This record gives sequence, structure tokens and C-alpha cells, in this order.
Amino acid sequence: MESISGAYDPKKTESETYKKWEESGYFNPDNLPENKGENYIAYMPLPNVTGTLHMGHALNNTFQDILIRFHRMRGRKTLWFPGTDHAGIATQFVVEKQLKKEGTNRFALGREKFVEKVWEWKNQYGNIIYDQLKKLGISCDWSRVRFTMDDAYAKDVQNAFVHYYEKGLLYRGYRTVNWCPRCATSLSDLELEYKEEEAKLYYIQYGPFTLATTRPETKFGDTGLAVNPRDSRYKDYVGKELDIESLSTEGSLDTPQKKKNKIIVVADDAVDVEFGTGIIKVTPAHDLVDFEIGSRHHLPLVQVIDEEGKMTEHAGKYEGMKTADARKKIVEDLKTVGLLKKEEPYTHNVAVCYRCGHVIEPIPSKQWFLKMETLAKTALEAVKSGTVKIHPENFEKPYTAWLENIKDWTISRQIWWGHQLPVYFCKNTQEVISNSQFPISNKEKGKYIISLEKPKKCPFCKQCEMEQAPDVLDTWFSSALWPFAGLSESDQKKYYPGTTLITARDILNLWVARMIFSGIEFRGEVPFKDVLIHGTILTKDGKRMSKSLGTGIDPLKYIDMYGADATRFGIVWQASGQDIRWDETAIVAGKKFLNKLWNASRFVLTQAEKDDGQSLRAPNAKTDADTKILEAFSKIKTSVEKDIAQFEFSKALRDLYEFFWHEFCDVYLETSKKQLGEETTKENTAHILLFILRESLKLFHPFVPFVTEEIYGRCPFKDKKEFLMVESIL
RNA sequence: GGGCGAUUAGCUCAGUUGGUUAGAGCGUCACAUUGACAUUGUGAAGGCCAGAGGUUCGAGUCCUCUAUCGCCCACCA
Repeated sequence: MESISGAYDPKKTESETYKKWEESGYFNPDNLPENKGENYIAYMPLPNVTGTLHMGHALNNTFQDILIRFHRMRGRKTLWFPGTDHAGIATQFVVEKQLKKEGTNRFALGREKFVEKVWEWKNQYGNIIYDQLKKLGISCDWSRVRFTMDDAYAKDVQNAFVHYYEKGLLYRGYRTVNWCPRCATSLSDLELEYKEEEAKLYYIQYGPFTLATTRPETKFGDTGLAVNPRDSRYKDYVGKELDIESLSTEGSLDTPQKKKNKIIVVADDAVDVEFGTGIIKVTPAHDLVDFEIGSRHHLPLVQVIDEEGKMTEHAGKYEGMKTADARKKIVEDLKTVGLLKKEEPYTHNVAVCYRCGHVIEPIPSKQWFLKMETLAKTALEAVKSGTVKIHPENFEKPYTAWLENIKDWTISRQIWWGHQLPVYFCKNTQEVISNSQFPISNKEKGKYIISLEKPKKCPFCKQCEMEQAPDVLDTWFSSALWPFAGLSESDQKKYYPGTTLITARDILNLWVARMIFSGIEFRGEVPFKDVLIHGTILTKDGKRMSKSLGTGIDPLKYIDMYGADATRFGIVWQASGQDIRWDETAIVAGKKFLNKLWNASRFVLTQAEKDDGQSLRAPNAKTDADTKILEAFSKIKTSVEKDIAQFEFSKALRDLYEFFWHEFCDVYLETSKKQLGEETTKENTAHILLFILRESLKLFHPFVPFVTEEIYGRCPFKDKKEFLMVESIL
């Protein structure tokens, strides 16, 4: 190698090398030589279009790239699907923030203009992460990059919706959902975060009882009282309708007054005997647990809070007040009429929106639901039977626990950015609502049909221009189809199902479980065989890395400082399974090692300047040192392959490192200097050096692809391939 | 509240079915200075393996409890 100074400089080669790889077409399995063994297919965990590279991506993609490169070099056709997720709420949130800066908002723009804006934003910033991933050296197939809102992809999403509908798995209904008044959308349980809040526990007189509540403003939505069936204190009241005195919603705000109300007492296990007074008010419209209790006991739903977090007409004179204000006023009034027994400070967790942090307001809302019972069973069975293996096995527990206790999936979202439902309403006819006896404030829509295309003529009134449902689908509904949606027919035939999915644990259920049942439902078999859950990279003091907390670390900084190989090395070196507290010194170790690899290669190449095929065959040993190094090599090759098959990347790298540095460089290279000086061993020693170098480059390549490719390019190997990337290991 | 996991050298971590003097990287100290590499070499210091109890001929490794920390799920009105 012509380098005069000893040091390896990644800056000089990495981007150039990546360009050559990309241009070679070998990231695309269609261009790979003949197929030995099964295809190897992986799916990139969809980064959000709003995302920029963080340590989690770096870890995940490095692992995935190791496997892809490893299998490619073993003659398998490898395909790694890249893409990004439109990330409904997250993206809408970012663009709304931008609009706010510009002094406007989405409502002023209108839906169509707003969605256009989001597309503009996506086209401008949505691909940044691709360039960042390229810097890391990952070898996914960019010719197959997809976005979850591409036309072809969207079509498959709509098809899935129609499919579920026709199968009878979709239904529409009122349900008390987690509602974010700020984002004006419902949120799934998984999209909530909890925040500790100092509140008050109010003890209110309710007929013969005193009960504790943190939310007195919901009292006008109370349609029952509940006690635990085993609570002897209230046994005699269960099933009775009581006529109790309570705060009236009539009259003027200045004069609080009492009024008699009828309310039923039910017995339900959800009630904790120990807490408060052991009796609760049931507000099915504004509490998720109460909703469940209410549906078990057929209690009506009375909505007293609307979508904007304000009191409805059912709150009488309190109508229009924000819930926080209403609470204050109602507490005051309860005090005035003598119904408030006492209040005490109370700390509890309140649900907040994971995007904007606004407090969640449970309200009843008309939503689309996907029945989960049978779908969940298929996903459960896939793992229980071992068709899909989760590594490490521990993660089967949260997976099965979630599926076994699954609730129907609320798939509609009231935002503008996403896949709009393929549902069309008639403007002139009224839909008959089966549960319309409930006083709900949602505006009703007309009759609807479900169709992939907008109908030319309304089948109901025969004259109106049908209106598409404003709701969009939950982002996860579309990402659940990722292993096949938007793929050409031939790709679906050739490249489904895949092999591995590598991801972080937090989306095991949100995403992985849903991909599994979607794959079974739409393609007839599971989308992948192995799911690898890797650890999370934490800050050095064990905190979660987060942009908002400012604790994030940018992998690009390290790539810039030390090069992509050293960064990959440092990540793999540390990421041995559990969560890791990030330590930059591992990258330093990587950097040093790359230099070692570089210089050892230079030495070998000065000793063996031409290759008549020596690098292709395992040579014979003539000395003890020869025997030792050849045995050590054979051992390391076997163990590395075993480790990678078991996803033990860190161990594989550490063992390789130990072999190359301490056994090959420290010992054999030093001995070789003597052996090269003696006629009897000279030639054979050079032969061994060349052989070990070539084989070591192959073994190291999946971990540190750039430097190994660069060295390989400078070697005089016989039967050299165009790239080390497509060298074969048998 | 339920579950999972962690606690080993100054720091970050290995330690695969229990078996002789517990390992690595980084850091520290001493010596070596141009021979592939000073992003180096040779060597050294540094650990009651969180604590207590138990099983065993033998425990960092298995069991129980305690303490501290982290994460996931559920959520209490």
C-alpha cells in the first residue's frame, strides 16, 4: 500500500467507498450472483420522516448491516428494505409548530393546503435520515425505498381496510377514548405518557355515601355508583336506584342549588375496597375504567366534556367552561350547598399526550375499531409455536401478555396527515345509530359506504357528491403492513416472507405484533422468522437519551470525529445485550484497532507483493508458530460464525479483535519477521500471512466495512472480486 | 399494583450448562523511541464479584430474602 505515514484516515475513503458500493448495484439482490441457500431479507424499523439519526438508529442499523453483509458474503441473496414512516401525529405536530412560527395554523389553511404543506415539508426534510444512514455504511437496497404514503403503499393500506370490513372485523362505535384536546385526536393507550401531578382528592356527599374523586366536574356525567361486590359495607345498596341530593345544573352561576337525582348502585370488581371510601361514581363518558364498568352494567353515557375540553350542554349552566375552571367553580358550589365533606392533597399520575404533553381528556367519540380477538390469536400462536422466535426469549412474556389481554384496536385518528379512511358518506340521508339513546354531542353523519374509489354516484340519495370520512388511520395500521405493502407483485413473490426483524423493545407490540398478524392475514404466513430485540443506549449516568431532555448524543459527531467504522466498532463492542450506558472510549478503541488492522495489512503486503493463489488456500504449517496461528484462525472463524448466527455480535467482534491483534499481530507477525529471513520458511510464511489477511478481512468486513474494503482494494489477491462486500466465505 | 432486568477493577462492560491464581476496553504507573503501527510494544498496580442466608466437595455463576437502580405493562377514582 502506498501510504507513507502509517495512519489510516477514514475521511479519505468512506464516502468514496460508499458511492462505489451503491453504484455497483450489489445492495439489490437482483444483481447478486447465483443464489446459495435461502434469501436473507430484513426490514428497517421505519424511521419517522421527522427523524434524524440517533444512537438507537446507529445501533439498530449496524446490527442489521452486520447480518446483511455476513449473509451476502455467504452467497445468499440479501435484501434489506429501507423506508420511512409518515408518522401521523408526530409529523403533523412538527409542521404545526412551523406554522405557528409563521403566525398561522392548520385551521386557517384548511385541510387540503395543510396536507400540501406537510408534503412540502416531507420532500424537503424527510430524506435527511437516508443520507445519515449512508454515512454509517449500511447496505440496504435504496432502489426499493418506500414511504408509507406512497401511492402504491396507500393503495395496500386502503385494501387492508376494505378487507377487514368485508370480513366483518371492522365496526364503528362510541367509545370513551383518550382524547388530546390540543392535537384534536384520539390516542391509543400506547401513545400516552404519565406525568405526576399534585391534585386534590375531594370527598363529596352522595346521598347516604361519601365518595372520593379528583374530578368533581365530571359529576354531571355520572350514571351510576359502583362498589366492590365483596364490600359488606354497601352490600344492601347494590342494584338499588337511589334518590340522592346533588348539585343542580340549573339556575344562574351565582346561586348554587341542590336537586334530587336518581342513580343506580352496581357491584364491580374494578372497585378497590381500600381506596377512598370504597365507593366510586361511574362516569362512563369520561373515564376509561368507568366506561368498562358502564358497559358491563349497561349504564348510559352522558357526555359533559367536549372535544375542546369544555363543558357541554349536559353541564347546564356550566356549559362552555374549560374543565379546570369548571372544577374550581363546582367545588366552590358544592361547598356552598354543603355537599363537599373535605378535600385533601393528592399526588397522582395524569395521562398526557405523548406528542404535545397536553393532559388527556377521556371523551366518548365515534371511532372505527378493528376486532382483535382472532387476529391476536394468530400472532400469539406464531410465537408460541416457534414460527416466529423472539430473542432474547424474555420478551415473549410482554408480547403474549399484551395479546392475551388485547382490546379492540381503535384505528381511526382525527388528524389530517395520514391515510384517509376509504369511507364515503351520503350528505342527504341520516344514519341510524343503534346506540343513539345516549346523549352524545358528536355530530352525526349520513349513511356511508366503504370503497376504494370515491363513488361517482351516491348509492343512497342518488344525487349528492359523497364526502370522504375526515378521519385518518392510526399510523401503526399502515406500518403493520411494512413487510409487503407497496411492493411489486414480483417482489412480493420473491421476497416474502423475510428473515429477521431487529428492533428496540418499545415497539414490540405497537409494531412487531401487528406486523405478524397482518402478515398472516394478508400474505398467509408470518413476515419473518426471528425478532431480535436489542438494548437501549442510555447516557453515561443511565438516563434515557432524549432530544427534549437534551440528553441525546449524535452518532454523526462520532462518524465525523472517528469515522463510521470506529463508530460501528464502538457500538458493537459495547452493545452486548442489555441496555448500555454509553461510553465514548469504546470508539477510541475502535479507532486504534482500525489503525492496527491498516498497518498490519501494510506489513503483510510488503512481505507478499504478489499472489499466485496463496491467499485462496489454507497453507501447511512448517513451524510451531505456523501451526498455532492456523489453528487459532480456524477456531475464530467457527466461533464468529456461531456467534453471529446467535446474534452475539459483541462477542464475535471482541474475539476477532483478540485474535487479530494479540495472536496474529503481536505473536505471529513478530515471529514471521524471523521466518521471512530464512530460506526454508520464507515462502511458506508469506503464504500464511497473505491467507490470514484475506480471511481476516472477510470476517471483519460486516463489522467495519469501509476499512476492510479499502485494504482489500489494495491487495494483489488472486481471483479478487470486484468488492470485498461480495467476496465469498464458504 | 404486575412483570422483566441490573448491581463484577477508577469508568463502561464480558464472564454460555457451578470447577484450578476473576477478564477486556478506556484510564493510571514504569520501562522501551523510529524495525507494519507511538492510534505502538513489554510489564505493573487496581476487585470480600451490592449485602445476608442457603444448596454443594466446590458459587461471580443455582435458590431465598434485603438494599439500590433501570425499563416495560396496567393505572386507583
